[in-house]
Amino acid sequence: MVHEERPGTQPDADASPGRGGLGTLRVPSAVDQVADRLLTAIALGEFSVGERLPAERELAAILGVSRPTVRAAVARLRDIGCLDVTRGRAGGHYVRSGWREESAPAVRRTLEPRWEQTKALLDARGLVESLIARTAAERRDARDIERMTAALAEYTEAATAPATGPGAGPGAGPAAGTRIRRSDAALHHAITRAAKNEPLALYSRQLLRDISAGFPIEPYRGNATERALADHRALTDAVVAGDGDTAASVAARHFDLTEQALRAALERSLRPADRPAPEA
Amino acid sequence: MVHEERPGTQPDADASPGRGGLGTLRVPSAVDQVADRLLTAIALGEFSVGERLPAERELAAILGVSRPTVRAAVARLRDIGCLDVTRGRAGGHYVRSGWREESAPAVRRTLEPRWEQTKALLDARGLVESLIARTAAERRDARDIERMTAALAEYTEAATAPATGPGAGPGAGPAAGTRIRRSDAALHHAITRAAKNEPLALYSRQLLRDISAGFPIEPYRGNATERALADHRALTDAVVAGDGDTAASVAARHFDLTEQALRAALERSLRPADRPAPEA
DNA sequence: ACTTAAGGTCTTGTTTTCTGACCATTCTTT
DNA sequence: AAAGAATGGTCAGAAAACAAGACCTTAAGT
Repeated sequence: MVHEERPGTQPDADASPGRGGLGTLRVPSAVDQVADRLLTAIALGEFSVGERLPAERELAAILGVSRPTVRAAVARLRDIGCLDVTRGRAGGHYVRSGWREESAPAVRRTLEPRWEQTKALLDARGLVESLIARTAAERRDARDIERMTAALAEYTEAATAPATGPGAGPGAGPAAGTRIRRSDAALHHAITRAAKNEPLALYSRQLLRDISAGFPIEPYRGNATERALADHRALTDAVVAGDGDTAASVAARHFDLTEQALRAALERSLRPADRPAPEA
Repeated sequence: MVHEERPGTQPDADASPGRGGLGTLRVPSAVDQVADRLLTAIALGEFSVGERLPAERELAAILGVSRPTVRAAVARLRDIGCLDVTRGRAGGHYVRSGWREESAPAVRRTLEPRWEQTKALLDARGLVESLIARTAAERRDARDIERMTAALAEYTEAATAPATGPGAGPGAGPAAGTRIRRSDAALHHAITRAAKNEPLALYSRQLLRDISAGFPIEPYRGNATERALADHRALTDAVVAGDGDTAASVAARHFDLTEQALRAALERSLRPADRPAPEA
């Protein structure tokens, strides 16, 4: 989340279990929600690295809020460090390329108190994605199979294709990783869709957003790509075959891989601080 | 939900799938949320029929909002017809005895546009509770087994005990049903706790809240009680035994029962309207 | 040089919420 | 019967968030 602590709303001492759901109420402001949605879109790969967000006025129109609200939300993301802002005609808010290192202090400040919660969120994501895969395997129909097969083909092509251009360094605009992320998101979306349950799909997105709220996820880099490709193929096969158990276990394995990568990255990023090293 | 349509927020044309979640934004007010939470707490049996809600000032303190906000929310519930209000020293807001019939139109107005979503939410709840049961079976430890066994014993006693008083009809004050609901909630809480994942537990509560936000759930009445008791016993046994598959399937069956009861109740409550009868 | 499209800044008014006080009612206690 | 206490009912002022719109600055295109 990108929520700011506002005076008037106590910090999250939510859900005292004794009174079954009655606890301090969180009232998200419009700015909170816009920031969350933008971050979600970025986390989902809707706007890839180097890509430009819609103009502020356009965003305001799309979201149905005023421009100051959009500006406040965008400023929050900029402060976190995941947006580069330029002015002028071709200006705008660009998703920052490698904002992990530069913004390490901000990231640490954001995530350090939430480390325990982040671990829990990663665990929840694995469980939920596993459930989605299982359900998709049990409910997929012919159209779903078509979509998943197509998405897998596209993903395979994107993952096995050589680097797009010569200089694929950071800041080189929409690079090869963009296509992989997009097709990866598309494949997972197809699977989620096959599960035929909108609230669950929403929760999946929410989890991804909450997890990636503090740091960028780029799980498929380096030699992890082959593993991811194999996972995706096995996952799709199981779902297409209607084998729920296999789909669930493959999904669990797959997202465990992601989880480990993220946890390693996060611990690496936290290490230089004053903390000795979080318990693993 | 009890949201009022406010000028300035367009009706739910939410989530245009094309832009990955970017669409008109809905900004719920504090009053909306308080009303939802109160109605949910009532629907969940947190406050049983005839019971008094906390005083307005107390509610404001608990929820972390101001009293006018609480008052507005409470007034909304009173208008719907599920609260009786009396003044004076022993006064307060009491959960109305048979508020289902009198307030059917209001409830219908509130819920009708959400019928599709409610169906999806019920489905999601079944899936998630099944996942929780499976995970609990895989992760439970000695303490969890203790807790679940104790909760099951208490539930069994509550469910098999004869009716509390002579006239157990509606309006007879906190009746036998209260104890059953409470111990039922305690058992499910013990199982959820055994799954050892806080975000998932939170989501489970959230689903229950969203589902029951508009109508009272009294699933365990009549001959459904025996079925529920058997389910609970089987569920606890499977979790204790560490049998994830069985736990998941029993949970799915169990919540399917609940789902059917709720859908039947809701359809019954919607039938008198102009709709021919929602497709089942 | 002019136009254009983008972010940056400011003002004004409206709505919602918070704060705190005070009044009215009814049960309990003296 | 009278005083006290706990509750809902009401109101007024302050603060915050937000919407709407105008205007400026920057920088790329023409």
